[in-house]
Amino acid sequence: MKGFIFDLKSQGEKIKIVFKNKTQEKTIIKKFPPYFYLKKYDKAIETVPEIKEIKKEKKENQVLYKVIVDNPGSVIKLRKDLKEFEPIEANIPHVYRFLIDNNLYAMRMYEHNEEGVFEKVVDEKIKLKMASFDLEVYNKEGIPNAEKDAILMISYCDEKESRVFHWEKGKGSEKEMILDFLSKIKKEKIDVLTGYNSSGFDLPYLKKRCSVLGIELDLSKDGSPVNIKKGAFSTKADIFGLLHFDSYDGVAFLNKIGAMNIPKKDLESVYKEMFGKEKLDVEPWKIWRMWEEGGEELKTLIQYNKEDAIAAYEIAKELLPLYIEISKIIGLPIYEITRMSTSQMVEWILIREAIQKGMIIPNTPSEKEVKQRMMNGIKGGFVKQPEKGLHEKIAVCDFRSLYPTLIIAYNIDKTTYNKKCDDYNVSPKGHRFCKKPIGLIPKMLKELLEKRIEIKKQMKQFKEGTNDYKFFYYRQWALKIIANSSYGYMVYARAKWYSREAGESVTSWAREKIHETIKKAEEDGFKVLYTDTDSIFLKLGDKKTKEDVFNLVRKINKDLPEGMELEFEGYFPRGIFVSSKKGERAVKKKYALIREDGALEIKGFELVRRDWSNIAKETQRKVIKTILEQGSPEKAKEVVKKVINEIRERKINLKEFIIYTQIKRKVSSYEQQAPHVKAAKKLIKAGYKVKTGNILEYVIVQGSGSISDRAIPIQLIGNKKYDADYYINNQVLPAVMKIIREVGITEDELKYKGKQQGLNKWF
DNA sequence: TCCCAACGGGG
DNA sequence: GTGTACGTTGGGA
Repeated sequence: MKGFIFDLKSQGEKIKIVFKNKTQEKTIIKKFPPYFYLKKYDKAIETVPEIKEIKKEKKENQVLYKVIVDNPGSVIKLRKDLKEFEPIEANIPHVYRFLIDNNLYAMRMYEHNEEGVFEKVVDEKIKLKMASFDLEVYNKEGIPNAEKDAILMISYCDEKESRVFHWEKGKGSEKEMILDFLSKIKKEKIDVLTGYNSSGFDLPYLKKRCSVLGIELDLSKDGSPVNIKKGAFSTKADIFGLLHFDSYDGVAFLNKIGAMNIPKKDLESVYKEMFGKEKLDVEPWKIWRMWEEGGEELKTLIQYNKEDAIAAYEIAKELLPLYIEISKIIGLPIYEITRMSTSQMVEWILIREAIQKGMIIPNTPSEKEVKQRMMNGIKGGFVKQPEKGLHEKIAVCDFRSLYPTLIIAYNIDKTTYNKKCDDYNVSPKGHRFCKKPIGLIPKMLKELLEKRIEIKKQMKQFKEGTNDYKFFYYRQWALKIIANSSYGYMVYARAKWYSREAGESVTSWAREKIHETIKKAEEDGFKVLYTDTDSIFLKLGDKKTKEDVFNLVRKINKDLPEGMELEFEGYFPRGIFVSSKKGERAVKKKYALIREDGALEIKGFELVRRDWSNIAKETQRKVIKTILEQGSPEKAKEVVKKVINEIRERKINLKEFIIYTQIKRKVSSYEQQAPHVKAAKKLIKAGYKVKTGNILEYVIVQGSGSISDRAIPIQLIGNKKYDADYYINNQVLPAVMKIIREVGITEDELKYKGKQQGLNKWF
C-alpha cells in the first residue's frame, strides 16, 4: 500500500502507526525496544530488572553502552537511578527515536511492502478531510464551569456544509445534541478536526461535559480518550489518529515568526485581517441571556456560532498546508509540529543529521545552565537611530536572509568553533571558525536554501493561485521559516547545540555588513534615514531616483561573499519615524509607512490591549492615517483637536470611554488598588457577583480622589459623567503624542483651547 | 531603572 | 512524550 505515516504512538516495546492515503488506512505495529546510552559501565548494572540487554557501541571514538529496556518509562527511571554512569540520549521520545533510527519521515510518501518495509516513493500532494467545530456554553457566572454549565450549541463546518446543533429549554437536551454532533463527526470520516482555541477551550470543555453527562467521547482511531494536557501557559488536546489542529495555534505561530502582523488575535480580527471579511460578533457575557430569551436573540447566537466554525475552518484551510510541509521537512507528525517552537524544529533536524553522522547527541542543558544562558544576553543587530519626523520618498533595501547567509558564508557553528584547523575565519568578535568540515547548522541551512531555490523554480512554472502553485509555495515557505530560525536556535537557551560564540559572531558580522552598506550609500550621496539589523531606509530627496538605488544595490552586491545579497524592498512616498531610545542599545522599532498604492505599514505603535479605551485607539489610528495620506501635520492636529473638543462637549457615546480589565484572581486578594480592583469592589458592594475571570467594564468619572476611586463599573454609572480631562490627558493624548510629537506638535498645542482668537479655524 | 502583575485565545 | 513550561508590556515603587 502506498501512503504516509499520519500518526504514531508508543506502546511499551512497540510503535503503533496510522498509515494512510486518500482512500485507505491501516494500523501497523512495529517492534522497537526503547534504549539509551551510558558512558560508564559496571557489572552491577546487569542485574537491574528493567534492562533487557546491554551492548557495547562506538560513537565519536568513544565506547558507549547501549542499554535496551522493556518500556519508555524505564528510560526515565534509569536515567535517574544510573546517573553516576552518565546516561546520554536518554530524553528522546520513543516515537521520535523510532522515526529517526529508521530514517522515516512522517507525512512523506512510502510504499509499505509485504515484508513490512517502508520504501521511499515520489512525493505526492497530501489531501486531508477537515472539519471544524465551535461551542457556545452557558455563562451566567462569568467564566463557564464545565461541571455545571451546559453546552448550548455546537457548530460544525466542513468543505461542503455548515450547520448548528442546538437545544432549548423544553426542546431537546444537551445530551442528545452532543450525541448528534459526535455521530456527525464519525459519519464524515474526517482526518483533521479544527477549531479556534479548541485546545484551550472547546475540546477540554466537551470532554468534561461528556463525562458529567455519561457520554463516551470517542473520536480516536483506537478507542483511546481525548488527551488533555494542561500546561502553565496553554492547554493542549490530542486525539490518536485524528489530527486536532487548533487554528489559533497556527495564527499565533505565524505572528511569532513575523509572517503575519495581527496584534489582536481574536477570531473576528484574524478573520478580517486574513480574508477582509467581517463576521458576526457577540459579546461573551451576553451569551447565556440570548439563549434564555430565545426568539431573535437566539437566532443571532446560532448565526454567530455558525460563523465561528466557518471562520475557524477557513483559517485552518490556509494554514494546514504549511504545517504539512513543515512536517515533511522535520519528519515528525503534524500534531507534534503544531506544538513546537521553531528552535525545536531546527533541533530535530540537527538530531537526525547528527545521528546519521554517528555523532553523540548532547544532553539538554540543566535548568541552572538554562538560567545562566538566559541572563547572559547577546548583542543583537545594529540599529541606526531614525531621523525622527515625517519624511518623503523613502527607499527600503534589505539583505536577503542575512543571518542564514552569514552562517553559511563563514561556517558558523558550535562544531566548527575553536577547533584545530589551518583554514579559518575570525569574526569581528574575535572568534575562530574552521572553514572545514562544514558545521551542523551550516550544512542544514545549505540544504534548506538549495532546496528552496529549486522549489521556487518549480513554483514559477505555474500560475499564481493555482493548486500546483500553492503546493510549491507552501513548501518553499516552510523551508524559509526553518532556515530563518537557525540563528535563533544557536542562542536558544535550551538548545543542545547552543553556542554563545557562534551567536555573537553572527550578529557581529551582521553589524559589520550593515555598517559597510551605510558607508557605501553615503559615499554615493544618499541620506540614510534609519537602519535596523538587515534593512536600510534611504531618503531619495529631489536628486536621487529609484534607478540610483538599483545601481547602489548592484555595487554593494559585487563585494559580498557568495550567497549574500542586498535587495530592493520597496518605495514609500511617506513615512513617520519615532526614535525611542531605551538605554544605550535597544531602539524600539517604531515607524509607519505608506506605499504607493496607499497600503499602510505600521510597526510598534499598535494600541491593541483592551485596557485602552476605544476613543484613544481610534484617534491614534486616524492620526497615523491622516499624516501619511495627506502629509500634513496640521491636518492631524485638526483631527485630534476635533476629538478633544467632542470629548469636552460630550458629543461622544459613553461606550467609547469604557476600559476593559480582567479580574485575574479573588478580588480580596489584590494588594494594589488598581482601578479595575476598586471598580470590582464597588460592584460587590452593590450586590453584584464578581468572579475570577470576569472582565470588568468601567469608566473614569468626574469627581475627587484617585483614578482608582473614580473608576465606576458601567453597571453603576447612572448619570455620572465621564472625566473629560482624564480621557484627554491619560488616554487620547498619550496615544497620539507618540506619533505627532515627531512632526513638531506639542501637547500644549492640542490640549488647550489656546488664546482667544485664531482657534476657530480648528473647529 | 527595576520589579511585579497582567495579558493572551475561548465563554 | 525518554514530562513540569512564554514573551512582552505597562505601571508603580
